[in-house]
Amino acid sequence: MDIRKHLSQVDIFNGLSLQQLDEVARIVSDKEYKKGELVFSDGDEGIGFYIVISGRVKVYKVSPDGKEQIMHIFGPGQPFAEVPVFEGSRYPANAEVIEHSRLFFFPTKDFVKLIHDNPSLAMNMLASLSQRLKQFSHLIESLSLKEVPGRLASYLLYLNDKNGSTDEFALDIAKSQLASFLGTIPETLSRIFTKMTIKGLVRINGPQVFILDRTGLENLAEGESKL
Amino acid sequence: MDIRKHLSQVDIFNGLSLQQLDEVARIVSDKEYKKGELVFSDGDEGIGFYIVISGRVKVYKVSPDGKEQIMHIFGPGQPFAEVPVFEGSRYPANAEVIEHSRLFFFPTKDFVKLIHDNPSLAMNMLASLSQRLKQFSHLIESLSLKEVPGRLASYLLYLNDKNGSTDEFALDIAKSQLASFLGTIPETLSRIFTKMTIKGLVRINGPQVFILDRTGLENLAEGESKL
DNA sequence: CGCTGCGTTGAGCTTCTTCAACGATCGTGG
DNA sequence: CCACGATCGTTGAAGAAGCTCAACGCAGCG
Repeated sequence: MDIRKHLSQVDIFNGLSLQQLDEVARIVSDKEYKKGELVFSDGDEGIGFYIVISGRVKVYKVSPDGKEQIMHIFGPGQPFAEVPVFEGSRYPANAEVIEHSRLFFFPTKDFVKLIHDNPSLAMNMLASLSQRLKQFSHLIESLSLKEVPGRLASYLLYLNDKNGSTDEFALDIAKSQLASFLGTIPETLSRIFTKMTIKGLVRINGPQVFILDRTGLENLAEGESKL
Repeated sequence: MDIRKHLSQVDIFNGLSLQQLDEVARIVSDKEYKKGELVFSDGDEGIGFYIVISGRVKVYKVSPDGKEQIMHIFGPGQPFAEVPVFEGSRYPANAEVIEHSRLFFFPTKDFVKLIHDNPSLAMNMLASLSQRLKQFSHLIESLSLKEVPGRLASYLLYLNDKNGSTDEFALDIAKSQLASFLGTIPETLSRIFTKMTIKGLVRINGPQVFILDRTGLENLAEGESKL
């Protein structure tokens, strides 16, 4: 059926037989969310995890005074909120859908059984968590060791590499969300974009970004120059 | 033998039979490190992971201009550097022994085999990685959403809870290391300790800490008050 | 047409870092 | 045993980076 087709395109189910995919498909709940809807909140009982089929989901923390730190933005094919599945506790952050999305939900109990008699599924899951850890360690490094211009430069270069060969691309999230992801606020981000433009590093037009001086951005990202 | 005895006290080997522990013991390299020795460096080929048997190891990143961010400090019973095992790449940080230590080393290839036919070992490993992810998400939250006094207050409360029932305990790492863990520098940390003392929240005597006003510290940690 | 959300800009201020100097402690070698 | 240097921690003064608060432009949409 349709569900199995989607599952077969998800990394963590790589290498599973059709029969095994069917077993997985049997435990899935197929869910739709509208833009802005909460999937779960920080502290909720963790009863399972999700995979994004279409759309996008942001996972974030909020400080007492309302500032928001985006930990991760997940797109199609990516699992999220696996932590409580294996660690048996509550969701450690909030998850909100930032565009109309379709998610598959996997209940903890059923999924743990599957993993138990499916070594390659277990290995895939270990690989997925490890990758997540690596991304987190980059984020930590970025937050504590780089200034905001450096973080932004890294992000722009990353987006550019991901988007193929040209030096032009569109931001994949709103600038205010980008600010939150970079651990800063929209005002600061805006000022840095302006400075980068003045220095001739980039040209900005709404969500469109043109990289004019890649080397300059790389120096910024490495902390070898300032704005 | 001796190795098996140590393994039996490590969380990720919980629930393994004596026979299975022997299989694990067979692939272990037993290693000793002197204080200050590097276990591996950022970017090294990841050929296996480690478990601390005795002593302590800090895992950290360094910025281009030399500032250091400690990601984690591992003590007896804790595995570290599992990421490259499952993600097949390089170590994403540096690891240095901060006191004379004994480590068990597990080569990737051998260990992956063990996991493959040992579902409960796989589950334990998944739980361990998940816990690590949760800790990282706390660190990220802390770095981006709290000011330094709040981070320090959290850390002191955490240490105090860990150390039993009294309001007196010793810092488990040097203050300069603590500064690095909190994402700041020794000067700033020192000033904050002074302010906390003036406000009557704590009393500091070298590495000894006396908590005088737990509620005050909690308010700081929650961002509900300032120094 | 006006509302609402997003982005930008300016002024002032807070927090933290930098740089420099100094005190204390500890281990080592004379 | 003392002296010395090294490491660690503390303190002060000055400066940089980023945040807060406030105002405003602009676009999309009911």
